[in-house]
Amino acid sequence: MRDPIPAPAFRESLLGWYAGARRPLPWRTQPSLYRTVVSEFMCQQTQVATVLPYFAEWMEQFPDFASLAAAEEATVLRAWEGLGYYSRARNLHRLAKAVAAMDAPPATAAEWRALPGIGPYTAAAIASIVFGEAVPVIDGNVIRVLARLTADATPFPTAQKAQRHFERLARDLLDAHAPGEYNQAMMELGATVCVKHRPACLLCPVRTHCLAGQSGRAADFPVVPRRAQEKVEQVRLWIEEDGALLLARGGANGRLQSLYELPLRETLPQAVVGELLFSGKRAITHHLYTEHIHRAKAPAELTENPALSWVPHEELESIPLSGPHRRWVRALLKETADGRAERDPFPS
DNA sequence: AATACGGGGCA
DNA sequence: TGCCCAGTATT
Repeated sequence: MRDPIPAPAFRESLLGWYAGARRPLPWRTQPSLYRTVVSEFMCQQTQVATVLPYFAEWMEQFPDFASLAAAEEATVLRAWEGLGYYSRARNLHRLAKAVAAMDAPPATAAEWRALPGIGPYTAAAIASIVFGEAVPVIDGNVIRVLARLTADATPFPTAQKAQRHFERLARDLLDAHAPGEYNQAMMELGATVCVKHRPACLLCPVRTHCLAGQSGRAADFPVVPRRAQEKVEQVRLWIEEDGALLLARGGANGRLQSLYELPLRETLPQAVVGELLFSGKRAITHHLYTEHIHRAKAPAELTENPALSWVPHEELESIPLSGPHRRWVRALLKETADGRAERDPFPS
């Protein structure tokens, strides 16, 4: 058994570094409960740099719980469009309605945990950052930092296993007097210094406590077995009629729920499929989709599929589409309006 | 306990 | 191209 990390010295080094190194993120420079909640939802599985423009636009459109609660779901999804993991947007919308209906928002991690879209990480983040509750957050950054501090080569096939593995250590190291600052400092360290590739160990404020860093092997931790990507080919249909485009809305349980996309060929078995207009790639978790968009003609009688609907051109910008389909629809719309120009509508 | 869920960024 | 990112809900 190795010597435990001396928690007081560790906290002092970490918090001293964080005070001078923290990025001036908008939810830090102008903090509030609502802004913290929105930032945590947006940052789930999404890099901060990607979140920033969405966060700014979101705050313009939905400045507080009440305005978000009052919005239509389609409007909410449209604002989230391009961020991915759209269940986050639907859950955040439901959460806003729940909070708006309360006398006062919850103030403990356990209460927040019961709200939609709030798991162990987000409950701990909100409770510690906003309400000063002494609960540690264990996200991807923290797992990486702790695995390197202890040079722990345990393989973690899932993040859940890693969270359980490090729960005790995370609690022991947490600064109970400044849990919000401490938690953000750990994540900031993982995001800016203790990064996955080529960590900056020479600049690390806790390098004297780090077993992996001192032996020059930080990049070897944590050990995460990888999963192969599966390739899938799909044909989607471009069907225009009377200035409207035929789109399909995501199913009740499937992915891209309540977002619109170009309909799959299987959705319209009777359609007459014509020329190939465009092929594009998109990744969804461990699937790599290649989608081939063909011009097509609708069958004389449309199937009674309630997920299908004709969307007039002028309404396309106000409905939620998936990110790739937004780009493809815009380009193809311009292309067909130009009478099918010769040039490539999708310059790389 | 495993699996599904998006899309962008980077080496 | 493959891997990662301030995770959660569902089966």
